[in-house]
Amino acid sequence: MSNLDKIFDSVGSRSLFKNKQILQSNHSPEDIPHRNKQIDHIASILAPSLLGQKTSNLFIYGKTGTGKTLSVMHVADQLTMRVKDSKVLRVEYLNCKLKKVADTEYRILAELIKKLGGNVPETGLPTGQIYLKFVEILENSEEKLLILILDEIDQAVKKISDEFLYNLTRLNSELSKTQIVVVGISNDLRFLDEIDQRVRSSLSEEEIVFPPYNALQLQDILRKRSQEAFKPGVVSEGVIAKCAAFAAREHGDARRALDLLRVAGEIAERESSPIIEIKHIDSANDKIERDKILDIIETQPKQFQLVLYSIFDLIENSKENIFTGDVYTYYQDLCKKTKQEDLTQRRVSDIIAEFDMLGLINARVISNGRHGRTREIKLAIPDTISRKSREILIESLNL
DNA sequence: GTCAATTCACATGAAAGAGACCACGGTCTAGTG
DNA sequence: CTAGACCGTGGTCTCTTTCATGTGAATTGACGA
Repeated sequence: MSNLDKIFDSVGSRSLFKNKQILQSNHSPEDIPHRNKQIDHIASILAPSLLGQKTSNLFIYGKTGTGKTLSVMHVADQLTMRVKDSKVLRVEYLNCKLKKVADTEYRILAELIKKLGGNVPETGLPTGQIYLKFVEILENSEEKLLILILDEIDQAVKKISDEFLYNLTRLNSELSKTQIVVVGISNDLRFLDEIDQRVRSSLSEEEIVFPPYNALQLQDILRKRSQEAFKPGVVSEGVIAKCAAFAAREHGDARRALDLLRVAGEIAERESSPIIEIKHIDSANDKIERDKILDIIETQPKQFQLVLYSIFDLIENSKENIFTGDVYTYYQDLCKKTKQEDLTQRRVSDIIAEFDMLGLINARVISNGRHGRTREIKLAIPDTISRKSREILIESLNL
């Protein structure tokens, strides 16, 4: 028997998982623990829609992994089940963060039209036309009410401007037969502060905040899911507690906790361990963190990689803090050496700011008085990972 | 020593251009009856 | 005559450049004690 055969054969028999799907983040469980209050609240706000009445617009906040989307979708599913074929209302969900699908005004509308059964080109038409088309479709649809769930709406507004939301909420006055209810979901708690007053008052007629899960609640969730996902006896109480503790530290992110458990399971499985041990959680945590960072780095555009490499190299070679100017000159040299076009400092400045946003570096704006203002740049990732990252960059840039 | 003005080295904003992608409508071409 | 190929125009979108303005404190230099 070949080596590969052994590997393949052992998969089924020794698997620790009963159903790995359960731990996937897109899995939606039957019941959602510790969110009854919020779910009831959402349901009570949206309930009049069953009669075809326009309800208040709803705005939902909460950090990632606090069950926002899950809860809203749960209510939405129940609503659609309730009305079934009676064409009273229709619920559409749209994640505004999905690249290339819904991250601009045009694309969001186009996507909605597509979901409502219309047909528009992906590009090429004036945005105004799309609005008209959207209105037209709504007017012709049989449903009286459209509940529009816009997930990660903060991302969209950041890119597009709040004009879009204003238009959307104002659309109701142009519509005679169908009304729109907007349910916005945002990860950013300060989101509403940043948008226009007019939009704000119309959009957030009702607000619900999803608090982070605490460690005990996380444990509860993990316990429930792991019972279904793993074979009996694989996961011990200590492991669950540890997972929950990790995730609680990360602002109570349940998704993170579940990922942790899943990856720990995979690692344990690969080591042919019959149970998940505490140490597997630790390595899972490392692995998740590491994969995330390396993935970000690998998928950056070339110019970004050049800038990033400059930063890594500078930090490696000088123990002192480095600044925007240093990075830019180093970067220019690098471009010259590799015969590539170099970008302006203005652009590089933005790129550095983006790396800060991504959490690869810490860039703090400081003023050195007479010696000007600049960004002080530090690495935000562990040494081991940055070394690995450099290798990746060297390879992908042919240095 | 004190205090306001100056000055640096960028940060941050706004606008606009380049180039890729695409739809639409009109015109041309070749194949058909 | 007509279907399909082939433009030109006009639109979006992303990445960039260009031009302009902003900014916080070390430094400077005038001033007064």
